[in-house]
Amino acid sequence: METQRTSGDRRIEAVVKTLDVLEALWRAEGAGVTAVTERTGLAKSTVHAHLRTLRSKGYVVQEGDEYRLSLRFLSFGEYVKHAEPLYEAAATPSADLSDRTGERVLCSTEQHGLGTIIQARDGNRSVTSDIDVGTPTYLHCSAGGKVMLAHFDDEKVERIVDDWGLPAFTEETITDRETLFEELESIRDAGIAYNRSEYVPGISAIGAPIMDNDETVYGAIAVSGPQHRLENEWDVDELRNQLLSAANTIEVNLMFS
Amino acid sequence: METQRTSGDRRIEAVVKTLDVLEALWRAEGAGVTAVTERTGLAKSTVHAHLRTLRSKGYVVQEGDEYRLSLRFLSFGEYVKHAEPLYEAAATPSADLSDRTGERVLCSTEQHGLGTIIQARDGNRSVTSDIDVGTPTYLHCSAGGKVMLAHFDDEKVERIVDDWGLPAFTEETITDRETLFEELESIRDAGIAYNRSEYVPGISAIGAPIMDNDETVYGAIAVSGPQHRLENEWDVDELRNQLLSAANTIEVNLMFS
DNA sequence: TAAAGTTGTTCCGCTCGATTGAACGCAGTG
DNA sequence: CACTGCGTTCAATCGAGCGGAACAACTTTA
Repeated sequence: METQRTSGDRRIEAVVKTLDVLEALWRAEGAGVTAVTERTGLAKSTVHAHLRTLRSKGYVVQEGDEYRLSLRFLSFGEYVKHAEPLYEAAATPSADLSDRTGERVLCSTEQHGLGTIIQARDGNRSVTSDIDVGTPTYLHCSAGGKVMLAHFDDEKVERIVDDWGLPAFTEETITDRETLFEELESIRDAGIAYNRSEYVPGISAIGAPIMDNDETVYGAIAVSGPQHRLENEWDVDELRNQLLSAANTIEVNLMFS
Repeated sequence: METQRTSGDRRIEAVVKTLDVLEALWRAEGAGVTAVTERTGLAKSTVHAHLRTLRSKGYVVQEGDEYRLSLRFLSFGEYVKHAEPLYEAAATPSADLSDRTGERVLCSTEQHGLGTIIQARDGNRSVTSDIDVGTPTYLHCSAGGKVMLAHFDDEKVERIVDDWGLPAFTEETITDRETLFEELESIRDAGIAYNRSEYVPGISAIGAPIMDNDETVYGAIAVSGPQHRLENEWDVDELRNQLLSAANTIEVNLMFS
């Protein structure tokens, strides 16, 4: 997960390495020294030194020969969650929408070019997904992500694409800039965005923006479900209205926080 | 938050400093360079270099002149939360208990000598508290903490006290080892632990252990409320039974996970 | 309006420490 | 008993983390 390095980017290598180690532990959901070594490309002794340091500060726990992220990250995680206004503001509207539609509702916001799911609510027939609260997501291949991109200024979109590229996840993923910008244009016109199996095959979604005022976009809310159900069973106008209504409720909530 | 450094503790200074910076940002709930400098005692340029590195890796966001922890920590936090079996296992029993008692229910576990709240449920009349999910807590001054200490072997308790000391928070806090060990003895006999305003004045609690099998303690569940209510209004035997019942339910849940 | 005091940021040299390959101890295994 | 996997330790060296001082962009004060 490399990202935005602008001009004067003299970085502290040891810090970069430690973060890589933490990220490897996270991805692997716990791992031994050699597993981390393979994932990071660092020397085994280096990894060991970092793990030892992280352990001594309580950020990593060792159980037998396996290292895992410690509960220290729980305090950080809960803090950033509650510090994000969208979390409270979107709680009930998201739950209502998933109740009404029976589908999975995801509420996300953008940070340094990636989306992060802030709220995830399951409906009574929603499909399970590996996307959950906290999951970082690419913006170009999700309904919520595209709807946010559509309301950023072009240079910001350019910068994000420069930083993260347009990796393909399915056949449908948009992988070139021109198509993306055309799509963003039509999203601005329509007021909502579609994700047609662009990230996970067979999973589609519809997303609406959450605007701060009428100028800047704060985040997005999206209904996600099996492609056939969203395309065939659903009354698109009805769903669109419910989505926009939920988004609007969140916007109002945001004004009182 | 220094902690367990055992024998060969050659630590990576740069990593220690970065973690201190992150912790300062967390405590301050966002801060500028100089504020972090004051909290950490590092040089301003050093803090700046660390913040720049953390930002470039997406762990910190900069808004104007203020740096904050990024949503990156949300993924870590959600991961460790769900990786902890107690989180799922304690969800409904904790909610039930807070419904029944109307008081705040806290479920915690131990890691590197500190407790961490895994579940926090409010009852219909529970007092607000700065203790919430993710909050690290000293073990010697909380009901849940003491009940865990009571089921650790003595050497582990000694080590924890060595590492963290017995800082006083109120007049009632236990601050010497002898009293602590006597208390732990009586907790083992009684099967439950009391916190009589030992951490926050006027707030008391009753805690029960969550045992893995009949040998090792996995965590603790506690009911917390205003001292006078828990001491006067409540039928202690009744509360004790409800507590132990909830703990037992959690233990059963843990066996199927 | 200018001066004085903030802040965040950059620069650069010094030396201290992060890094790594190799060696070690200790398991399990054929 | 050799062999292979692991986590851990060690020592040497070269690179990079560090902090003082200077700078820039502000706001506050006289």
